[in-house]
Amino acid sequence: MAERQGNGRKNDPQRTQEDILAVATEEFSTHGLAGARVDAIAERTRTSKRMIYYYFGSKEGLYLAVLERSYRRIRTLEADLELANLPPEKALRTLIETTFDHDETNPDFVRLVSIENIHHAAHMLRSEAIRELNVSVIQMIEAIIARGLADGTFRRKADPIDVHMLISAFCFFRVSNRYTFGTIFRRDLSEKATIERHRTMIADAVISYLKSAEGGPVTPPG
Amino acid sequence: MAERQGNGRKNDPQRTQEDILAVATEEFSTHGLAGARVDAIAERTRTSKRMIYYYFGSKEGLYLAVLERSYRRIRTLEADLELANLPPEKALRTLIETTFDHDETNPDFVRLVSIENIHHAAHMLRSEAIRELNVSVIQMIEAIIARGLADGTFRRKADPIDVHMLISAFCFFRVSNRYTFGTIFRRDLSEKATIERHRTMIADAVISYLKSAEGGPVTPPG
Amino acid sequence: MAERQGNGRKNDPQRTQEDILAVATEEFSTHGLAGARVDAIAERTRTSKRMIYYYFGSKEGLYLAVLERSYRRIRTLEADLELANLPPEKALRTLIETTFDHDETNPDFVRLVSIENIHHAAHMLRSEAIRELNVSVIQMIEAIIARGLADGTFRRKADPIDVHMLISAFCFFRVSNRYTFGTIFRRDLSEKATIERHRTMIADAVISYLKSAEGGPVTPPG
Amino acid sequence: MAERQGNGRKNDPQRTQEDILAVATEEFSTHGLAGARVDAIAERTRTSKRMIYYYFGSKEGLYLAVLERSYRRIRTLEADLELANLPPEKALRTLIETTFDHDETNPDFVRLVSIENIHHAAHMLRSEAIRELNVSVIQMIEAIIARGLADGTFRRKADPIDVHMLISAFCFFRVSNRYTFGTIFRRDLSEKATIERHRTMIADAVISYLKSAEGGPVTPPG
DNA sequence: CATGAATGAGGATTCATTCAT
DNA sequence: AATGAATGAATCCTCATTCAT
Repeated sequence: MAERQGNGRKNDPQRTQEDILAVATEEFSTHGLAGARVDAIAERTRTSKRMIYYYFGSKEGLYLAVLERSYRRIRTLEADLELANLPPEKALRTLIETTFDHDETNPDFVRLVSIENIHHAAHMLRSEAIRELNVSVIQMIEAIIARGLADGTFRRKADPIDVHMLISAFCFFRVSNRYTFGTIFRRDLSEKATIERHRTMIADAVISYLKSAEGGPVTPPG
Repeated sequence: MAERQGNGRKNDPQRTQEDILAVATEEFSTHGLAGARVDAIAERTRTSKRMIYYYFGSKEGLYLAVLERSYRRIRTLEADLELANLPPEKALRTLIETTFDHDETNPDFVRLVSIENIHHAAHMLRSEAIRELNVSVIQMIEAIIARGLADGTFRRKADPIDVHMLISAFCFFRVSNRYTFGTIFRRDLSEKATIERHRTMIADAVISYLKSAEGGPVTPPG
Repeated sequence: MAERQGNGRKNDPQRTQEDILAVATEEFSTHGLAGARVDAIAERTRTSKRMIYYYFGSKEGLYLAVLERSYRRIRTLEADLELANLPPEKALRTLIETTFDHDETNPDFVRLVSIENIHHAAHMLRSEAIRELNVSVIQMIEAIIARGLADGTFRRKADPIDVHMLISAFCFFRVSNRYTFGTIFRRDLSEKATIERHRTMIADAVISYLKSAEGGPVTPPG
Repeated sequence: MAERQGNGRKNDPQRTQEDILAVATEEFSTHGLAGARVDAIAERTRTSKRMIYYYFGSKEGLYLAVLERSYRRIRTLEADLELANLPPEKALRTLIETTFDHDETNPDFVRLVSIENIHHAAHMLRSEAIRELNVSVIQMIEAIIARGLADGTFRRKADPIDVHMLISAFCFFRVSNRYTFGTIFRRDLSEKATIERHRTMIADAVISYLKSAEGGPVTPPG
């Protein structure tokens, strides 16, 4: 009698909402905001179309809820990383691989972000929840760079947001542009070997960039 | 009666089509495939909605035409580069900067590619024109890497498609994810100084990656 | 357990119903029968939407209750008048001013009656309560006219219902058509001076009508 | 081949619109703005529901068009009156009877105005067309009063807008409140004799009002 | 007496597309 | 080569009402 949540009961608002959100996430990420059909979402839900409006007010409201839920999930992921005890290069490699793996395993999130960009991030701007995302990655990168410079692992005083962009761009692009890139270059980006090679590559690239000296060719230390 | 093209006539099929395509490019890139409105396109055109169907058959037909036109434009750009006479590092830097500048100046193209990816590149696959894009960039990169390895500038035997992806990802992401990235990190990616810094950064990163040794931490020579 | 009415208890059925009726009166009179929203009423109520159905059965049931409550209120008003002891002209003027003031101070009632007319008085017909309204005004007017004819104050043998209509029409119209009339003639009917002038005017008009001779032009004195 | 309008041709936009407006007028006046059903209007039209949106944009747009059309019609009616050559009392009687007859024969218009008042004349305010209605009646009444005062027919210096209201109120109320008034007083206002009696009554009342002296009882002749 | 969750049926509106000229 | 009028088929959304507790 004590526990009540998560069981098979009919009136479980939380579960109903979560059900709708899960289905909606897929529909939006597959068809875009305008292309998604509320009817299609409703059909694949345990509940009816009416409930979507009951809980989310409108198609846009649902889309926003989907977006917020997606962002909330990564935040959790990042926060769980324990990098402070690793040597700088290893720490950075771990962080990069985490980002890489996240995008690789969450194509829905990647697609939603692409869609949101097509809409000039209009919904994200309206969402306090998302705007308040405290981006801990930046602090992690900053700390790693500082430690790396201090112990001589790195030589370049790079801006942490720029470095994050370098990392993100590659990890994100692999997933977001999978189809066009794959088509043009006739390459299947979901092959295991390719994934592994790219995973190493982006880490190598970022690390070599930080190790190399600024404003010139990498001069080997004498 | 003889000459007919490019004059100021009212009924100039080519001009009419080009007019429609220009407007449609903007509409599609702003609202996505499903979000774009045929009516909206027609309204901003010199001609009527009926003409869109006359020339392009359907909304999808128009979208495909827009996509092909956008791809046709880059092809031209790449083909014009003269890199063979430059030393490898300089050649690579030039190529990267060209890619960077292209994406920076063609946000519509970037957006269209994002949209096409949301649709699993379905239209691109159907378009002979786009599939026949012979991707000369890959050959260029391949040649540069070969020359760089030969003359000792580079040490890493990287796959040219992978390198192209590293370059593309960053250049593309900067534009495609401008809005969400800018919102989350409160950074205006269209600031001149930022553009300049990023332009140098991606070139430095790629070059340092190729200069560094494979399969492990960059061990300084000597 | 003994006393229950009128106290501050939470669960006071009478107070709950009265609360709902007050809110509903405003909602119906502002938006009409079809335009009124049960949700909107519920929201502004101390109780929930479910209670509306508990007490009034349906939206129409609530509307009818609102209508009956409004009619019940005027009946009281009219019944309180003591006109028998006043001279005919004065009595009539008092009666007219009472009607005038009633409509002026009860725009909600006026609007409800307008709404009811749009629906062909269908609900009123179904309401015993309203049909049983014994319209004492008619008897009052009848008596006044009789006394006026007897003592020579009036010369016209007018039908009391017609006279009531002449009075009602003006008093009602001022309030019911306040918005369109005000808009077309750019006149604010709620200005104090205008109210006062109209209040006198309708009394003067009715009285001069009863004083003038029937069936012909009023022959000027002297 | 010359004539084209008003025939039975399919593509006759004017006729299509007029058809929609006629049907919509009835639907709106019968059910109110919120109660009217676009589907119901479409069904009774020669064309489809789609055409309603094609020409009028929305239900509100259609309602506004209906309202404007109704107002445009009276304006025409009023303008056609030729009162200048009649003696003041006769002129006034003619004007009053015209107003009376108009409301009596145009219950749809009366109902629309009632509906518009329920909505606080919000649509009318937004309509330039209606706001620009130049209300010639006022000038007519003003002229009649002036002539009547000059030739001694009238003695009261009444405000023409007030007089117009006195007239309008009665004529309008008879129609607008036909159902509630009829129900309460068990009187059928559409009976020929009643109509005739009321038609005379309002004229008599207004005329006797203007004939009587201001600020006091009407002094009996002799 | 009271309530939050749920809903079927219907209602307004939009959209890509075609017809007649 | 061009066009204004017309449209069927969705599509989003709302509303009064009821259920389970």
